[in-house]
Amino acid sequence: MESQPAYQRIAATYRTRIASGELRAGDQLPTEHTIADQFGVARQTVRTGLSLLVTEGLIVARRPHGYFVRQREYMIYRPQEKSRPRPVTPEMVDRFSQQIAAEGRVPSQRIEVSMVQAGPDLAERLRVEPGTTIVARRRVRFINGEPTNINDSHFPLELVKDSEIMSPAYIPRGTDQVLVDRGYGQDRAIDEILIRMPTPDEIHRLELGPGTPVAVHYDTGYTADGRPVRCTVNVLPGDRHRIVFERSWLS
Amino acid sequence: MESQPAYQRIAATYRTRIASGELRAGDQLPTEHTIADQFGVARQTVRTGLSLLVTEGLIVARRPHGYFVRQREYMIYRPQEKSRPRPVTPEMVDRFSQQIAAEGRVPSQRIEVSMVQAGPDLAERLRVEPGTTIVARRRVRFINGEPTNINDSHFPLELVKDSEIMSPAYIPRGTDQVLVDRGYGQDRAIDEILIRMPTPDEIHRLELGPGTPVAVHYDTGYTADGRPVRCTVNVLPGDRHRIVFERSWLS
DNA sequence: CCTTCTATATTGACTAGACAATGTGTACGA
DNA sequence: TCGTACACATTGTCTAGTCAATATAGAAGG
Repeated sequence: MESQPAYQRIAATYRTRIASGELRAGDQLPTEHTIADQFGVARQTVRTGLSLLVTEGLIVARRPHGYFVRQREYMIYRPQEKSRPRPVTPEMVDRFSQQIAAEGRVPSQRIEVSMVQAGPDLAERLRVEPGTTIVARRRVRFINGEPTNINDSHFPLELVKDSEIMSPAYIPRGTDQVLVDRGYGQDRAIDEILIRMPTPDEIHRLELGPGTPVAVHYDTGYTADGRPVRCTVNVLPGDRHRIVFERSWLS
Repeated sequence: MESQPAYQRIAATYRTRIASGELRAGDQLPTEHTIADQFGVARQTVRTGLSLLVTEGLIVARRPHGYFVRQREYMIYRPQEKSRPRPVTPEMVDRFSQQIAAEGRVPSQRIEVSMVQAGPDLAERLRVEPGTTIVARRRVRFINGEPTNINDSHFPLELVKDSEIMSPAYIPRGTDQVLVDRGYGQDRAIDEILIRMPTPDEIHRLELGPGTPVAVHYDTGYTADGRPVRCTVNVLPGDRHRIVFERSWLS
């Protein structure tokens, strides 16, 4: 009989109750003090156990009310949809806004344009020297006022200098169309997805709770002759997204 | 001046030292006791701070040696490659083995076949009633003896009854070819990726360290007339994989 | 030389407290 | 009536210890 540490038994108890549906999203757990009495341990031991569930993303602590079972609402993220042409309706312009509006939720976004020095990850993908100045068009997108994902597009400076991309305003026809107009239309993209825990900066921008992993989606667009002209970094909180794409048996 | 809790200052200190490269993969941190003395706090406070970095996946504790900066080695995961036909070379049969062998590492796998009752996630994807008996062909794949990912394929029972799929042996021509032979060739697939923290079962099967998120990749294959015939669940530890796929501007 | 035991340093688990921070509701005062 | 102040319950931070578990190095013994 393998005996588990007390804090793991406590975590397992409530993990099971949540998985079984006995405790549902929004329900409150007993207080630390109550659990400590029930299990006959110190309050600190209960905290250690519950902190496991917090980092697993199962519960949240709301001081001074108690612990509550977390609820998750997934938004569907389709990297492939981007490849399709935009509809011309002016108020239905952005893929992100489109999808959200279709679900009856209220989208918004905050745009910020800056010149930054390419870090090693962007430099490699845009095929420039690390440290080269590039243009970053950084967006945080919101649903119903809550930050939902980060969408930072990066361009080589000489491609977008003096274009609308440099202004932090919404571009109705889309940044890709701006590149087409300047002779840098994209016809291929490579997607990369990394999974990791967020950086403190990302936690701040996305108002992430503890125990929320993120997917980082690098989307690099190439012209027909193979030149990278755009590298978009999407940061998707794991508790708010489901990534979906489709495949056909071609070759 | 916002004053931070001591444990957060400690975490931030070492997070910075790791990010800046001052501490590199494999390096040892000072002991809890040493850090406690340096910061003038109790050992428990240091533990709280370092536990943050552990759940962020930055460091690992190796008792009784100390804390070490973690190293990560990414394996590239390409969901799209599956759509291509297999090469006929008999010793180069499995897509997973192929890729690993090409990198000069040693692949192996453990196969286990069982009949299970479909949970809600699989039932929905295979379009059967929850609780229906289906066939699960569960694999854990290893590189150099270390578990690397989980690859559980599920099939409706009537499609694979009395076929080789029911035996826990390696199938040289591939399970998809077995389905083709029985008249259920696939020509389309839908991929879904979820990001979350692993379940205790997954932690055990994959020998995951704390603070490692996983990507769960549902890959559902359909016949030409739209019937789902296979649902594969890949569990990819975030610290060992990079998901890559490619897109062309078609429509 | 090889094996076996033991000491040691380190993290892991846990206790029994203290005081701080923070929303909520209630009682009180203008 | 309307706000203000305060009490309260709860989680957050922290202390100063105890004892357990464990891998390694070195000592002891054959």
